Amino acid sequence: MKLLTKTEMCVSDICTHFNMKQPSISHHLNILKNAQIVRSRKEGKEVYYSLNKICISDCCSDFMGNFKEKEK
Amino acid sequence: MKLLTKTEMCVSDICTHFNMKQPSISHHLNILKNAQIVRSRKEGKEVYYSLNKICISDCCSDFMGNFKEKEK
DNA sequence: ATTACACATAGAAAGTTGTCTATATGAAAT
DNA sequence: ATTTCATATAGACAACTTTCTATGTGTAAT
Repeated sequence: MKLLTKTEMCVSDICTHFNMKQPSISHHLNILKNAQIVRSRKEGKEVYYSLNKICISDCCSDFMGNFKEKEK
Repeated sequence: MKLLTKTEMCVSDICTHFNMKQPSISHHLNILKNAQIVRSRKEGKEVYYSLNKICISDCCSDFMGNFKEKEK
């Protein structure tokens, strides 16, 4: 997730970064995509993944809301 | 975590709530304590656990910071 | 001192997740 | 049409997590 904060990346670039095999990375990306944390865009042979920042931000705000001190 | 937002609770109360055995609950609480997500307070035979709300809130803010859109 | 209670710790078993290899699919280049 | 390349899918295996039972430890009540 953090890797994608700066720019979108294609699968093989992400593989290189983590030094992991391509199917492992695809698997993780698929999970993140199902959770709507990332989006994907196909361009020729490559698939570019990018962060859905709004989703993360909203989700995190909601979560944090549970732990706010109550105002009196 | 959410259960403890309203009030501190002792181990056996938490067990009842989740319908899980006491050692399982103790195990989870120990993990949360190591992560400084909860604190504990001993009172007679009971141990009361409470949320460390500041920790959660700070941690979540930090996390969210990674995903803010850059201002130009 | 003994017993009862609340919780912690240890260790085993089952369930889940993460990684890999092998293979399939689909696009681009020849 | 064939080949090559980037990615996806399937399935196996190992690592990690979650839960349990059994047992240990410390406090309170008798």
